[in-house]
Amino acid sequence: MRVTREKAAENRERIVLAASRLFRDKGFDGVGVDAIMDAVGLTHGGFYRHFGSKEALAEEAVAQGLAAGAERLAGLSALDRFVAGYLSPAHRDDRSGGCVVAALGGDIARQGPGVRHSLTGYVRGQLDRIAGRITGRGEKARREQAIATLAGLVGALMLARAVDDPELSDEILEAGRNVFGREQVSDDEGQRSEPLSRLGEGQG
Amino acid sequence: MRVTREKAAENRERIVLAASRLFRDKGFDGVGVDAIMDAVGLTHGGFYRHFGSKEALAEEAVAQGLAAGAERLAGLSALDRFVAGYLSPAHRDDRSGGCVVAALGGDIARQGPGVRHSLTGYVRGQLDRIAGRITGRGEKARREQAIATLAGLVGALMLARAVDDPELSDEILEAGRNVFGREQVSDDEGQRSEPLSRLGEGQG
DNA sequence: TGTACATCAGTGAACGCGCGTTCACTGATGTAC
DNA sequence: TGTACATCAGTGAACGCGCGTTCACTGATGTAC
Repeated sequence: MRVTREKAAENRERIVLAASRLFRDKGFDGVGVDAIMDAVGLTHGGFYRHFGSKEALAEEAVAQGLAAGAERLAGLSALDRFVAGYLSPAHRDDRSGGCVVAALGGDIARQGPGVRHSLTGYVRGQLDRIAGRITGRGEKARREQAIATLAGLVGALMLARAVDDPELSDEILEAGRNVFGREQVSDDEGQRSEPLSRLGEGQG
Repeated sequence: MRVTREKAAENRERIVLAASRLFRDKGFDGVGVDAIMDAVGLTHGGFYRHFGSKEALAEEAVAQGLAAGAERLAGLSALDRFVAGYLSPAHRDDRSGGCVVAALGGDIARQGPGVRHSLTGYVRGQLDRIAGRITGRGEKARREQAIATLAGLVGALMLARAVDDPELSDEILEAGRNVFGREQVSDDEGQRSEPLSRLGEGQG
């Protein structure tokens, strides 16, 4: 049953893609090696010709998903368009094909060093890309706003997916789009922060 | 080996608390019934005198953790103090005792209806509490800002935990504190939003 | 170009372990009188 | 209050299933001549 080198390479790639989608949908522990191989149309025994372990596959699958997410932002020059897509009902309803961070969330922090390192690179890249699309005053303010935007996007998508009330879910997405989608031009951020930069003096 | 009714009730409570912490630390699938009972000093066989299944315990454990989180915000009248605590290195480093949403994140959306319903109630409550501590112009603007703040807090904590570079992690927390901690007095939010309320017209 | 042999991607059965759950049993607690 | 019995929280062994991994095997591909 040996197959062509090219066919084998293609199979390997298809395994990574299927795993990437299945992990996002059901979580790392929610998908077995056999389910992944099934999805590709192979039997589970052959899995170990391609990967040393399920964890090794998880590393590649996460890296693949993160790269796809980075490309999605890199391909758009306007930040608000990215935000609108990220916080769309379509993205919320497509966990398999969507943002890896929002889908696997807290589990990533529990994964091995490889996965966490991929994620760190992804975060750095997205922050740069977002900051580059913000027309804020100072560099520091743009950077802060980029971090807040990335965090807000991930958090809003996660909440919109976790909540069991469709109306509340839609409301979360819309609020996220409104607040984070317009930050790209919030060039008063730097000014606004000055009189309030010392925390701990809030109302009441 | 029968124990007092009170002792049994206390044991039950301790099981929920231990499970709540362990689940947050290692995820739902990362902790077995035996590990939970071990943590309480009992043997795993007795578990089913208290709970119908591991999933039933998960529901209670999540509800318990969410209630604790809600109380933490309810006890503070100043939002920036809550934000400073939420996005503190101490909270980042204490997954077991910290925010359930940030710890279990995407997994919650994959849990049963009970867990998701608890979470929905929690989100509603936190949004009300946050909105009540924002002195923005209109009610709609306060509500939007509350949603963005809750999402930003959860997302920032998750990212700070997932990233493998301590400096970047600290930077994420600090940026989150700066941006979300001062939103309580951003009463220009409503004004700022008007000229930019139509999305899709961003720069380049 | 053709032939003989080695390689190795994929198959499917099997292994071993962990984990959720069950169960017979224990003995202290709770209750009926 | 005291006694006899029922209850039931907790114990520890066992079950059964799923899942990650291994392995002998197959047969088409790749290679050496």
